[in-house]
Amino acid sequence: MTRTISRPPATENEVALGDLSRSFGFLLRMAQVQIFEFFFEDLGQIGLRPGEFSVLWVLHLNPGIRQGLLAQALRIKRAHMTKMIRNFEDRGLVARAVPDDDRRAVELRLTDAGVAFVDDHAKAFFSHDARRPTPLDPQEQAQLFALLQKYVGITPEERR
Amino acid sequence: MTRTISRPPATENEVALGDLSRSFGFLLRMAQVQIFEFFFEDLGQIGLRPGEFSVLWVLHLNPGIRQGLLAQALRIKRAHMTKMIRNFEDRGLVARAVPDDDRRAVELRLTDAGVAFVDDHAKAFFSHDARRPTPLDPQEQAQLFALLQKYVGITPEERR
DNA sequence: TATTGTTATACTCTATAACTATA
DNA sequence: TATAGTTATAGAGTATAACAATA
Repeated sequence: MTRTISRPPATENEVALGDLSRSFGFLLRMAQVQIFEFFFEDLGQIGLRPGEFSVLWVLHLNPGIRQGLLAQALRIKRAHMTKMIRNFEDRGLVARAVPDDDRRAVELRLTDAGVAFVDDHAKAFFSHDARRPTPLDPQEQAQLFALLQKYVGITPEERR
Repeated sequence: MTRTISRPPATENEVALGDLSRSFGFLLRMAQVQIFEFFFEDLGQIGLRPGEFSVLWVLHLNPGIRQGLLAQALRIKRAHMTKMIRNFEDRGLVARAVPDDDRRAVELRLTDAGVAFVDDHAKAFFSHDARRPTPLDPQEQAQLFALLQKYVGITPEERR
């Protein structure tokens, strides 16, 4: 018979997680918390937020994209996207246009200021991964990325 | 000179993501959204939420653990943990005790009802991973888990 | 009737700082 | 002085449903 734990653990590493340490959702959450922590440590001062920059970046690569498709591609709810885009509009980073062929839709593109914003921050944003301390060696890191890409159904694109 | 995209994409897969498809944070978020979607589809009806169950599970394995250590181990902010624990207390799942040797601290343990709750839901929770549809084969899945465990600094424990 | 985007509302999770009671 | 937990408040992100305009 296995003895049950009789004394509470005194340090973080002594906390028993059991099967939780094999739960995909739990592992993803732990990794994400860790990453966010370092992201804000690294880039917090320049007022860059990951979700926000992702949207601007995708607008940069896909000028004229419809709002709904943008939301779908980044898995952001449409109602939330509306708010984000209005915020960008208020800051003069994004312009909206209603196309003639479908007057329900909204086509989005960066303004000149929006392009400048993305140009200014892209390097810091994308080089952040390399600055992040990690216990994985480069090969493991590449493998982790490849598996995640396959899992979420993203084909890695050529660098641009 | 590379031509810029002249026409907006019409389907999700035509949306260019560029370097974003190589961003660790972005990949983690996409994976997590996907997982949550299926989690609630699979287990939403029984009123189980992943964060909530994780806390109860860890209390099950570590009876008498201090609230702060619990929060630290699961990377939940202390202020938020206070609310979660009060909610559990209100539902009769968790009991709090102030130890004599440090009267600032709070030791937590499941009540009988809490133990019953965990027993009732553990199987559904932990078998969820296996039900989730995934494009990865078992070996890739195992590798992904191992890399994530290493990344977040969790040593997988013996099954219990 | 179905679709695109908007509005309104609410809930979860997080962040921060000030507070208390103990140490 | 420092620590454990609490309270209060704000913000981000998400979920839902009802809605208007258009297809």
